[in-house]
Amino acid sequence: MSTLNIVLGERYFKKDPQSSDLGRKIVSDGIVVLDELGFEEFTFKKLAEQIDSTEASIYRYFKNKHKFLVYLSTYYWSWLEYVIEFETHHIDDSIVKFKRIIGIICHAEKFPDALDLPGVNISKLRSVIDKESDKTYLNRQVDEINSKGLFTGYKSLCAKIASVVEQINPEFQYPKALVSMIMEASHQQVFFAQHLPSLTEISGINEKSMEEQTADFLCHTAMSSLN
Amino acid sequence: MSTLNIVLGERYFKKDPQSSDLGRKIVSDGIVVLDELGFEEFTFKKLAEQIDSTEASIYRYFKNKHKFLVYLSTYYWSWLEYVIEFETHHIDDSIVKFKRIIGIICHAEKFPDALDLPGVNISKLRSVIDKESDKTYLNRQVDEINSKGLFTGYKSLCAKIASVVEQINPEFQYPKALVSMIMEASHQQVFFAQHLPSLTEISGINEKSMEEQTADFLCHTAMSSLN
DNA sequence: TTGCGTATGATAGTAATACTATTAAAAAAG
DNA sequence: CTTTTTTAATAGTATTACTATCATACGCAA
Repeated sequence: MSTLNIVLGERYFKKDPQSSDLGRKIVSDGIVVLDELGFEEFTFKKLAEQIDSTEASIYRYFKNKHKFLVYLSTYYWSWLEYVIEFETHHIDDSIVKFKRIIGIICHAEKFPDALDLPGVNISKLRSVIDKESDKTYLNRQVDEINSKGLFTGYKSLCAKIASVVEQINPEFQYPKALVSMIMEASHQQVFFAQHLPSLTEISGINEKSMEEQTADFLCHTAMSSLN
Repeated sequence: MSTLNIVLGERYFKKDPQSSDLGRKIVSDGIVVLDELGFEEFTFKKLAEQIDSTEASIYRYFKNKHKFLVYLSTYYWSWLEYVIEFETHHIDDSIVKFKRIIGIICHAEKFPDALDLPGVNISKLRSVIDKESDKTYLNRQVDEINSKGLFTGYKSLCAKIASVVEQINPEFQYPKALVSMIMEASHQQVFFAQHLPSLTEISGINEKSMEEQTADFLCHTAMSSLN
């Protein structure tokens, strides 16, 4: 496994967390604490205690915890885009490519050549994304945040996948809607399986993993709507 | 239009807001304030100021603002289930029925016989649901809240629709997953159209309304995956 | 009409959150 | 060895999310 260094633009932070030990610790331990406490209970003070630093030090890197979540989400989407590129660039058949992409979306961290991120627990980051990433945009400030370009990571990933959908069926009217629905469903269905199991057939007590089941379901839905 | 009185169980409140003028005002004005401020900015203090009452008085009805959101969401899902029942009980053909249900999910308040709710602005309640309802379960307490039966409104609605899907195609493997995905997409796509338009083809500047476009998209996706 | 329970309002208080600001010490860079 | 940068330590503020107490107003029954 190679190690990948993902660099995000200045708009995502006050000071680049990749530029210092403390910064990298904020990110790596931040993922763990966020996963344990959930976004609402998570505070910079609690994270500071965890890493034996101070609230003020963390505030030097991120304006607030919401921006921290946006940073982590964008980090994840950028990594995912990279993995997809890496795993599918050689595939010519759009249908094969699209199916592979869905597999990656549902379970990127288990892909053979998935690139490692230094110091970051990808499973926990994925778990944070499943539970919290919708909160990046589900708020009053969405338009302001969007106008600053903080959602480009997610939007560019969706656009790339949508272009594959268009190759499969150029007549299809809703490639973007289909892709954003699938992206959302890929973490929602796993969340439902874990917490509201009556809302989905996907289940932990199945021979296939939840991620495989989700990929099956989404592949079926997407492919049939493209025929 | 008839007026419908929706009664929710005791577990949804400390004191039934339907049992007093103040309680009904908390609900009706609460929807408006929640719609304006968003869930994070919304506080009982601000609502109290709006209705010329006090924080303490509102706390007598609801334990906290999250429970208030759960109450409003369940209120909406119960109303929606009622509208669906009212508008589709006479339809025998499962396919026709399912298509109609999708139409209602996307735009219940504009259905000819939609039942009115006393003092409640349904459009604003719908707007709150689009933006905030996911926050009822996207939190650390989801399992505890679920174990108290506070999500039965949503779950029973999804189960009813899933049973129609099963009638259309008893072989289909994912009726519940399909329904929960569609339910989520029905508010997500409208939100995207309004705030992150590059994620969807659904748009306000189209001859058809956003709700109609969403219904078209979801109908197409759902029906093709059932064939 | 008196009294009694219920509903609301008024007021106060607390612990935690989400920050900002200042200063000092330590580490790294020139 | 000095300067700059980085971090830690400390303090402080406004707001949030509550809980608690007490007074008052009401509708109603004896």
